[in-house]
Amino acid sequence: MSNIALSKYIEKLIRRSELPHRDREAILSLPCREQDYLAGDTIVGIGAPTTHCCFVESGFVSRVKRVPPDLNQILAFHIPGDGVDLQSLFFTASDHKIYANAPTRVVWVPHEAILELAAERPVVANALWLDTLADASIFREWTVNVGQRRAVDRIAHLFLELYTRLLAIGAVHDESFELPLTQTAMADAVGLSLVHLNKSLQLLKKDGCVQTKGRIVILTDKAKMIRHSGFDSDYLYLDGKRVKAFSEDCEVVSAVA
Amino acid sequence: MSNIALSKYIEKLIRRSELPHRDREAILSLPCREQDYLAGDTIVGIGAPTTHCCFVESGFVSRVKRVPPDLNQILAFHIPGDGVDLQSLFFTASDHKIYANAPTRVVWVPHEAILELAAERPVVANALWLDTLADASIFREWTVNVGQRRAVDRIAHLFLELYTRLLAIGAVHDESFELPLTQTAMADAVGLSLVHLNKSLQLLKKDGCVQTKGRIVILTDKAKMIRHSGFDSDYLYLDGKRVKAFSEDCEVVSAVA
DNA sequence: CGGGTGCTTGATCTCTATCAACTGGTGTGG
DNA sequence: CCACACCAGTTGATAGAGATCAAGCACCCG
Repeated sequence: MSNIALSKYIEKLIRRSELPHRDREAILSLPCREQDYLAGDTIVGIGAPTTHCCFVESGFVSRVKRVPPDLNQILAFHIPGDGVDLQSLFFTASDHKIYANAPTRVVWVPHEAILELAAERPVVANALWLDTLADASIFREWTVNVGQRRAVDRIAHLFLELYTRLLAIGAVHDESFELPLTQTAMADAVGLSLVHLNKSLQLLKKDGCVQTKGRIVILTDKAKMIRHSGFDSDYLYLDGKRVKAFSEDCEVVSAVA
Repeated sequence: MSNIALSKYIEKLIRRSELPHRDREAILSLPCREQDYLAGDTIVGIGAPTTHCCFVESGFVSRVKRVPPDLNQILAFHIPGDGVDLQSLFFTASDHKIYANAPTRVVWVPHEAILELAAERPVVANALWLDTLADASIFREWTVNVGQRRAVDRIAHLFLELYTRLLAIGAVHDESFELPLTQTAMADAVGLSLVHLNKSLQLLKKDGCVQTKGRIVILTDKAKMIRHSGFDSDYLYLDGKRVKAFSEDCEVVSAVA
């Protein structure tokens, strides 16, 4: 089967909330089509009609909004197992660009297929909806990051977020992970200029918090980074700790209906 | 009937997408309970269990995240007709505070009732989901605002957003609207210090863009504000222009199922 | 009347942006 | 194989935006 991406997505969902076997099967049997991208490739352009949404199988993806004349704000990063365009499930066109930061494989699923599935299976609908709400929670924390924290802490917070999310999908080894981002991209993510990001990142290194080897990032003093940046992983909703159980209720309801 | 808030919420939904009569009725017959707040009152505290979500009937509401030691980032404003806590529909506790900026009346609806309704009526589920996605779109634009724009433009952008949203609910008269915010709150919304917000706001006034009379804001040169801040109301998804029609599909599906 | 809150102002300092130049690696074409 | 361009990263100097500090004013309310 070609739906590794959807399997990974299901794994993400069930880390957070129960998902009965037949609902998983239903997701896995969604019609889909694989596609590969190279670093720098645009996956969804601004204004492009949004008829499909994609799930990341491997690689690294950014969503970025352009501000004339020449500013870019990265809104989110997506790693394997993430659903990328559920955010525009009900919109006709994308208002921001989605592109690959590294060689990336995604799987495309038509919106109608997802909506039909959601209409048939309230449990799936809730799981997907919940996933978009978790994404929204991350957007909010990014607003806080960019709006309130100083440069070094912004970077630390971003690294801790990526560390935590990559840890959940098994992509962290010995406190180190691959981060296929140029410093320009990092700067756009945390709302800093390239030069200032570079210098602040060096401060983080001098402070013993971070090491880099090529595109590998090693968090050598997570505790300090957490302390200074005020990072608290709750907003990521990676597990079920702060998530309501809904599958039972929905089973009952859909059985009644 | 006491569900003026829900009527206003339905009006908001149908500005964006079709909602058959019986679905409207179903929303209107949700169990609910009114509550009034004074300016400054906390509506939902940090860590409070989220069992209900509320809809604003009148007044003005903020959601704010605190950053130790003493920083606050306002994440969103809510005006009459908005649903406030759909964002935590599936979460057990609130990770940020929600409070009233002015005397405010809301209507509380239990989460289970909403989830049951959504499970029974895919059209309603979609409309609510869409509403949370529209909110998420606003979160993203706020990230851009605090991350990329300069002080004066941030304020202009915020004013234009509120102008546009208030216009949609008929709360704008002669380019003026009531904005029951202290300058401290405005500063927390756009990621500026109080002092700098004050001075930047005065620049906006001197530039002929804005006038204030007490808590009334008058946009005297919207065109200039739009030009400088790059405001484009599309991200608000106030009408159906960029929203997919989904009610027919869902009708069919739910009839089949 | 006193005290609180919200707004305003000026001086100063810090952080971040901008400008400009240089390095090192990579890839390409002659 | 070298010359060249190009990109990512780095560095230093300078400028500007925004934060902080401190004080004072206006208003409302008990």
